[in-house]
Amino acid sequence: MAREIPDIVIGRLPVYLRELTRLAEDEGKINTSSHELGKRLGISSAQIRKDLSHFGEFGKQGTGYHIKYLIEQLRDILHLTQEWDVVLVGAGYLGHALAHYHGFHRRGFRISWVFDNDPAKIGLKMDELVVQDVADLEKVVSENNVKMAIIAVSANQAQAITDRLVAVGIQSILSYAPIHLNVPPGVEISYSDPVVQLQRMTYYLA
Amino acid sequence: MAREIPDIVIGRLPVYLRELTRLAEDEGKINTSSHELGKRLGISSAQIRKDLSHFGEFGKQGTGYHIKYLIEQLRDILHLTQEWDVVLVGAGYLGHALAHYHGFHRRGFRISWVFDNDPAKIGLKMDELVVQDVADLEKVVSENNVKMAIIAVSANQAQAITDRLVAVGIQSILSYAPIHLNVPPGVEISYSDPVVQLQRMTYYLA
DNA sequence: TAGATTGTTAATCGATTAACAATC
DNA sequence: TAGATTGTTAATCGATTAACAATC
Repeated sequence: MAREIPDIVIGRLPVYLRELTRLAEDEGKINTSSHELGKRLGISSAQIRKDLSHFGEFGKQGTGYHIKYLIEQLRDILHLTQEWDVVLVGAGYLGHALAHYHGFHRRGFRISWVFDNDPAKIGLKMDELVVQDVADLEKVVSENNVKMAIIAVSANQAQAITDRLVAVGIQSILSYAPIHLNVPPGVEISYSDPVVQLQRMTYYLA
Repeated sequence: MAREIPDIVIGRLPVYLRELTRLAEDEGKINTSSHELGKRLGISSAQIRKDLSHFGEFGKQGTGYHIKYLIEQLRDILHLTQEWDVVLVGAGYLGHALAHYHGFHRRGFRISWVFDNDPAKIGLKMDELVVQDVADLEKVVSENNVKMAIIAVSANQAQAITDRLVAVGIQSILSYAPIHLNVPPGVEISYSDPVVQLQRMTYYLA
């Protein structure tokens, strides 16, 4: 089992999980099928079954999948049975928005610290959290064995922050800085740059 | 030319453009090569040359690419020679962050209107803009022939807003709502859900 | 010139889909 | 039982890479 699962498959699992949760919690459904799920997500049913088959057999012929069970299995596969502490670097407008976002907890994450290098921001309260001096970043990450970080600093500072995070053991980074970041092998990185996303779409505009 | 360019190729062009801009503006370089660009982005040089070859010949043997020229060509291909008006729906913390983000203008976009349905938010100023009543959404989009939108509302409201946007001619949507949106063919959609991105990475965490 | 690098072809690699036996 | 749907195989489709002639 699980010899070498393609990254593209892993990337779809959270989307399946999200839609299944919606089916269960918002619509009160008990069972679903690869066909129904695929139709809702614009993905072929064959692909969904193939993706899941990398990890085991979760359905029943004739009746499909028990949603709650499949959700449990996906949470297991994605290591979401624990809550992950996340360190947030950058307390600007975006950091502010992330710190106040209440959608993390329900889905397995908790922003537990916020850092900034601006003396005017250090000490400010952000929805339960207090902005800390980025000088203490290494100390907090090592002492708490933090593995995940979100970067919401300017492009100029992003690589330096990344290097510091990686040096003290961060293994997963979600970066909102509009720049490609260099990380050593074994460190996962995910980007979110609204402009890159918009620019992809303007190609299709007349 | 340009018979049917794969979407995955289009998606890389903004990243090339971003890095080329960095090379030119921040590092003052004049020329580059597919090898150098690829090394900086973690992409093979062959892939970069192949991607570009879909659109023409932009380099010279022996010397590579003139950066400013290639930037111009990419801007042309991606339809970034004009500035695109974008309508932002949702004036919560995230909408606030987007409205204040100054990185749009330089790269081809301008958030020109912000809407919300909360009477407490309507009328608030957000960096040049005033939050408008979402009841006027259709009027503004049609009268100004807007083609692009950013959705920063809750999951509950996102599909309804999408339907309204599409009905009045929006063709590209960047959505921050944690939900899959259904749109008719011809409408491009791009998602940003931090939790989906984090969940993909926890798979790789011990 | 010699070295470097392009654009392109063909080969390889990987992902998606169609189809169906198994079975609930 | 009859209908539905799984998990899986094989075929198809598409994307990436290696290699190199052309040429700056």
